[in-house]
Amino acid sequence: MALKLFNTLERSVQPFTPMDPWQKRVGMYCCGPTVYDFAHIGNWRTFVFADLVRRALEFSGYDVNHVMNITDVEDKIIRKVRDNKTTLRAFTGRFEAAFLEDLQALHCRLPHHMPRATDYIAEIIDLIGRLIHRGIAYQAADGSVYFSIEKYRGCGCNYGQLLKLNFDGLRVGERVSADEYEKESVADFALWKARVAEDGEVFWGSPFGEGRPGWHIECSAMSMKVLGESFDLHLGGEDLKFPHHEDEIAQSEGATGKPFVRHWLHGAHLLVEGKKMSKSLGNFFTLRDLLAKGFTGREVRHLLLSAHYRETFNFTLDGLQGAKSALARIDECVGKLREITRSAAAVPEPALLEPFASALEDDLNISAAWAAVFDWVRETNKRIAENSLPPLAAAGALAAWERVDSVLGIGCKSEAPVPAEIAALAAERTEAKKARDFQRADAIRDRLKSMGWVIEDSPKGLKLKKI
RNA sequence: GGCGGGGUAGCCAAGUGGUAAGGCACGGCUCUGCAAAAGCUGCAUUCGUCGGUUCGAUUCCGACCCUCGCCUCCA
Repeated sequence: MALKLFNTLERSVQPFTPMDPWQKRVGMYCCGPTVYDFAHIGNWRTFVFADLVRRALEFSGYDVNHVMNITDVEDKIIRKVRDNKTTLRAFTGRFEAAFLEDLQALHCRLPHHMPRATDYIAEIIDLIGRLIHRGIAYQAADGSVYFSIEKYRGCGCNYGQLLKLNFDGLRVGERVSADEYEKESVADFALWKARVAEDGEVFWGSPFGEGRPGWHIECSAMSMKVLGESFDLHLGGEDLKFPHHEDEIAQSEGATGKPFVRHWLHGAHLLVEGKKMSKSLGNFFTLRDLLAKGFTGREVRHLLLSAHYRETFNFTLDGLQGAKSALARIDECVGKLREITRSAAAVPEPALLEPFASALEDDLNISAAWAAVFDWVRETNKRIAENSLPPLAAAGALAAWERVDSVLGIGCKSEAPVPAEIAALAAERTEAKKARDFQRADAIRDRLKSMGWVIEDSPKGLKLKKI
């Protein structure tokens, strides 16, 4: 069975086939963060989704070239740079570093390329020049350069590929201040914004005068520079369909005359505690907020990966607690397998691998994939309890798990080393138990618990676990 | 107003024209001196409401109710 993915262009699930004649290399671009603040849990859903797509492609045997841009010049950034009396690079560098830290905390594989908009100004200018040359872009009286939807359509190009739009119904003036722009038509969008005093030091020289790129052009310029004028996959949050992605298509196809992207994927948003995330509701979380509550990146990752990417997902703290418990079950099972065998060098057990792979190939049916994992955990636990799992079978089970985890990216629980003080207390309890002084043994157990360590007795001896 | 998602157990969440995966929580049991965030096990006559098609509908069709998102800041 081959990988099938929803394609926003077709509005249906389609077999995924790369452009590469060898059917091996895949070019994939995901709209990355705008670095004006710490990324929130909603942003992370999209980036973890992108990581899942990339890992699923790799699982299917593709050689993925994964590109994620960093938007480091944009209205909000410029305003904050001005307010904080700092420089663009100093300001964005801080949030870019935080983003990378968080990305790794969530076990996301680092994209192969992470181009910054400000490092591609030349490519952006060149692309705008091509659009002007083809008569699709024009410079307005204010010096800004705009993309003309009308001219673009006049070339036989299709604007509105990702969703149905009714331009007559657009309510002009409600969300676009009409006096802000000197565009010929409301739907036109800025490619190059002419320098204004408020921009401070944030501007670049260009054939169209000093200024800075518009919001959409950077993604066209960077994706085509790194992946070519046509490439396989483009991802982003569902809100980016319009205008951002629609405009990317227009800019790119308008300039090259070639199809831009074959396959578009959009991740749905999430709610937090059933409501749209907002600072005033107190349900606005960054990853850092959740780590500060004692959760780990892998727990957050598990929760973000618990629902299908095209469904709105309700992120809750209770759910996160549940993710913690669910993960502990997997850890326990995998840990026991490792006690039986140190080796995963065996034929992966099909009982886990096959249902997992079919679920994944079916437009990333992650819920069914997790079901395959938990079914396997239960069966494996039974066999371990019955002592009917020889080392070779355990190695096959581990091999299957490692293959599956190459997609889920849950990894192993990091085993905290047991501090000497804790080990000493545990030994003291064992002595007390031997002496049948259960009162003292239980007191030590309670004390350990209050110190964050739980004792797990088993026929084979005692285990210490960090809570 | 235009366009598009959803409503499945206490919570989260898959799925199918043929009788409801999985996780969390909860109950029972096993292990245990007692326990455990350890293991097993139980847990929806029912899928928003009302009609229709069908031998059969949660699944298809229609109407309605509720809810969420996008419509030039947005993951």
